[in-house]
Order: sequence, then structure tokens, then C-alpha cells
Amino acid sequence: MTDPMEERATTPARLRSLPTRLLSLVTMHSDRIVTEGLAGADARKWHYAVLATLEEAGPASQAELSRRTGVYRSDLVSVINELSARGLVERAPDPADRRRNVITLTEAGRDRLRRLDALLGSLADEVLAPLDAAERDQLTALLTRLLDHHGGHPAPGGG
Amino acid sequence: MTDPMEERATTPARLRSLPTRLLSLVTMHSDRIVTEGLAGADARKWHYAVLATLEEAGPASQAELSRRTGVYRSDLVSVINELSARGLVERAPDPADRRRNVITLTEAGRDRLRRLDALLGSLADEVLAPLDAAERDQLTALLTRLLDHHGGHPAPGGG
DNA sequence: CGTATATCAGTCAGACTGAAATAG
DNA sequence: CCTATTTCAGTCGGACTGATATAC
Repeated sequence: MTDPMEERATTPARLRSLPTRLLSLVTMHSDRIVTEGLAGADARKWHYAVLATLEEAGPASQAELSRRTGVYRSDLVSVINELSARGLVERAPDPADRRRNVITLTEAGRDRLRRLDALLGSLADEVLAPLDAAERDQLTALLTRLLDHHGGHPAPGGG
Repeated sequence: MTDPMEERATTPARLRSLPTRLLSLVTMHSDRIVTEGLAGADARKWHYAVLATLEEAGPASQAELSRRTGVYRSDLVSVINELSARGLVERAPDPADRRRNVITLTEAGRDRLRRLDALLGSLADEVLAPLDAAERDQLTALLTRLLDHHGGHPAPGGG
């Protein structure tokens, strides 16, 4: 059919220039790099999202964390389980509203967040390697406008 | 915890500016728009990829299509099943190499491809709505460089 | 009453793996 | 013998839904 020597057959031009496909493919690479990099540090994306949110906005209920991070309430349960098992957050009942748990960042959690900040920075470097600083800003700006237009992360299920 | 009136709590700056996260989130919106749009036309992303590849590069074996589109050989089976059930492609044994099936685009497949081209164009418009033409080109160029750097679509499993 | 919270039990599509049967 | 092709069966994490118990 084609030269058996070439390892990766060429993809049609139509597919190569489709922006929605480009987004999917680039994100697949990016997600893989980030997921594997975090796994090497015994962490996951949601861990970082929760820790960063707690540091920037202070203690919060799980529902609040869900709204801020985009993680589904149902999935947040296990994330908080994992984080508290590692001593990175504390989960305590809210005396003011006994339906709620108050999630608080511990000192160990703050330390871990520093490490993950650095790690994610270098992983982003790996993903964006071929772009210079100005181009990275350009990309970030364009993506931010798209995201704002489409309403940020999907509002996790009101279940 | 915060004003109960606001529906979507604000996401921390660190998360909002993380390029890898931006990619994930934008792609989630983009994929949803594309998947739902195609579903409304009784099609899926792989359908389009296969049809476009067949038109641009001519008849090919399934392994060849897998290499060109990035669809896994195992998943290609059902895609070809669906396409041939709709009369959009024909699957016939290759007399020159009886391991192979030769997949050929039918006239109906060519027509369908035209429709999907138009549909995907308008779906891409929807995804990129806030960007003008120059910005879309910028985004496409940046993503293309990232994709080339990371080696295109992952080479589907060598089984 | 209606609504929000935390939790659990699942579904579902998509990426990916392993292995069998057949053919080169 | 080793490799390539098609196919099937199945895994695995991630997004997402539904139901329940509890509290407001």
C-alpha cells in the first residue's frame, strides 16, 4: 500500500489542520506528561487542584472545593480521602453547619504544594518545549479566551 | 463559606493560568461540541478521520488506516463495521495479501464526507467563536508545533 | 416542605493491552 | 521461526449520573 519502511504513515492534510483535532491530540500528550509526572511524585491532578485552592482561598467545604476546582462532588470524596491519608489536609465536621466537612490545609500539605508547583512548572516546560516565552503567553491568552467563552470548567453535577 | 448567591466560585489564579490545565479544559469543551455535533449527524470522530484519509490517500488496509489516523487497530474494526453498514465504505479481501482487507470509499461515502466537512467546519467555528481569523491561525500554528514536537498522534499499539 | 451536603454505587465512552487465528 | 494483519475480549482511569441519609 505504501513504503513499508516508513514507520508512521502521513496523516491527511484535512485532519492535520483541524483545530479541534489538534486540541485533542496536543492535550492527549500534555495530559499524559502531567499524569505520569505527578504519578512519579505520588500525586494526581486533582490533588494539586485541591491543595492550590485551599492555599489561595482558605479552608472550605467539599462542595465549595468542587465548585472551585471542577472536580465532581462524588470524586472529591476519594481525593480528600487520599490527601488526608497522607496528612496533607484535615477533614473535620463544620460546627456551624453539620452537613459540611471543613477541609483544611496542613503544614505538610503546604510543603507538598511547593513541590508540586515546581514539578508542574517543569512538566509544563516539557509540554511547551518548542515555544518561546512570548509564544507561550500567546497560547495561554488564546486558550483563556476560549475557556472563558465556553464557561470555564463544567459546573459539577448538581445531583 | 462564600456568598451563596454566586453560582460558580472563582478558581484560583494558579489553576487558571496553568497551560496544561487550560488545554485540558478547552479540549473538554471542544470534544463535547464536536462529539455531540457529529452524533446529531449519526457520525463519530473516527468516522470522519477514516473517510477523509480514504479520500486523500486512496484505498488502504485497516492497518494502514490505523497508522494514518491514529485509531487503534482493535477499535478500527468496529468503525469499519459501522461505516460499511451505512454503505460509506467497502471492505474486501486483498487478493495480493490475503491477511489484508482493502477498504474503499464509496460514492455515498464521498457524499457523506462533504457533509461532515461542512459540519466540522461549523463546529470548529463554534469552538473558536471568540477568536478572529488571524488568532485562529495563530492558535493552529502553535498547536501544530506542539504536536509535531511530541510526535503526532501516538502510534497505535503494535499488538 | 424544598434544597444542599457528603457519600456510595454505578454507567459509559475512549484509550489501551493481550492473545488468537491466519497469512506472509 | 518470526513478523504483520484482523479480530475479540477485556482492563483501566476519568467524566458523569442517581440514590440515599442527613441537616438546613
